[in-house]
Amino acid sequence: MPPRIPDAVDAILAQWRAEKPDLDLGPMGLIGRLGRCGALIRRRLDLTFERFGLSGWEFDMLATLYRSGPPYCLAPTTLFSTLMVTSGTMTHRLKGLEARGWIERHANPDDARSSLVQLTSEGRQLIDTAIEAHVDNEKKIIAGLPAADQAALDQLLARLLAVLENGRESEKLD
Amino acid sequence: MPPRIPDAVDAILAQWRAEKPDLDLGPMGLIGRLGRCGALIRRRLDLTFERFGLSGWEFDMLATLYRSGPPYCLAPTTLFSTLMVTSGTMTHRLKGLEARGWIERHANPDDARSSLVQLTSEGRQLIDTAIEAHVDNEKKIIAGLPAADQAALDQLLARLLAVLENGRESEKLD
DNA sequence: AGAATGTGTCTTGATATCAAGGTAAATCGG
DNA sequence: CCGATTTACCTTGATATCAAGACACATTCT
Repeated sequence: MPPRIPDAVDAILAQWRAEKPDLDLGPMGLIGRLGRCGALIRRRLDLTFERFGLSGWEFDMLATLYRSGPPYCLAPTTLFSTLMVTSGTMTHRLKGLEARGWIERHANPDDARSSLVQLTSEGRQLIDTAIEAHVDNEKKIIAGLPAADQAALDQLLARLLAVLENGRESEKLD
Repeated sequence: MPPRIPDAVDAILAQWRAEKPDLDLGPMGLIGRLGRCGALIRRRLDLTFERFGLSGWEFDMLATLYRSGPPYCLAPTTLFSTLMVTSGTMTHRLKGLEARGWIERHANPDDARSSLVQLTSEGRQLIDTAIEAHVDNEKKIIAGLPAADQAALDQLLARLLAVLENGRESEKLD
C-alpha cells in the first residue's frame, strides 16, 4: 500500500478532520472520489459527442435505441425508465430528436395510448460511427490506469452496483 | 473470481456484443458501472438532504464554506471552481442562499471587484447538524459492501482520480 | 356491460444550468 | 504613470430538467 499523492478529495477530508474530528470519513472519501471521477469522465465523454454534434443525452438515447437491435424501436416508457429521467423529460427529448431527423414516431398498433420510437437510417448511421469513437475515447480516458487495476476496479464497482441496485431495483420514475 | 449476478450494465454490454461484436467493451463496463453507481448514490444522498430542506447543491455550498473553517468565508471564485460550476451559476446560487438567510455577502477590503461569502450562524448550525446525518447516510449506503472491498475500492478510485486529475488539474471554469 | 383502477404520455410552471458577453477593478509592461 | 491585459463577477438568453397534474386508453372486477 504505497502512500498516494494527495488528491482533491484528500484535501476535503483533511478540512473536515480539522473542523469536525469525530466524523467517520471513510465512506465520504469513497463516495467523494466516485462522484469526482464520474464528473471528470463525463466531461471527457462530452468532448467526443460534440464531434458528432451530439450532447450526452442525445448520444444515450440514440445508443439505447441502436443497441436494442432491429427494428431499432422502443416505447417511450422503456426509454425513460432505462435512462433514469421523467416522462416529461422524455417528451421533450423525443421532440428534439425527431426534429433533427434521427428518430420517427409510429402509432403503437397494440396500445393506442402509446407510440413507438424508431431510429431512422440517418440516426442509425450516425450512432454506428459515434459509438466506435466513443469506445476508443473511453479506452483512452482510463488508459493511465494499469490493466490489472482496471479489472479489479470493474469487479469492485460491480459488487457495489449489486448492493445499490438490490432492494431498489423496482424503483421506477413517474 | 466468483461469477456475478448480472447487473444492468451487463445487460447493456450483452446488447452491444450482439449488435457490434467488434467493440472492446471493457472500458464501457467500467465507466458504465461508475456512472450508474454515482447516479444511484446521488439519489440516496438527496433523500437525506431533503430532511433538512436542502438540495444537493445547497448542501455542497454550505458544507464547502463550513469545512473551510472560521471565519467560514470564501470568495465566489473559490466556490465555483471548487464546485465545478460556472460563475453565472454561482451568482444564482449565492442569491438563493442569501435569501434563505444561510449566507451573507461582504465587500472584500482587498479587492473591490470581488465580495466575500460568509456562512451565517443559522447556516452554520444547519450544516453542522446535516453533515452528521449525511455521513451516517453515506455509511449506510455502502454498508452492503464488505469493509475490505470498501478499502480496496477507495484505493483504486484514488488511482483513477489521480489519472483523471493529472494533466487536467489546471482546467478552470469560466 | 359499467365502474373502478391502473398505465402511458403530454402539459405546465418552476428551477438549474451553461455559454457568451459585459463591466469594473486590478495588474503588468513599458 | 498610463495603456493594455487579465481577473472577478454578473447579466442575458437558451436549454434541460423535474414535479405535479391532466387526460385518454387499457384492464380488472363485479
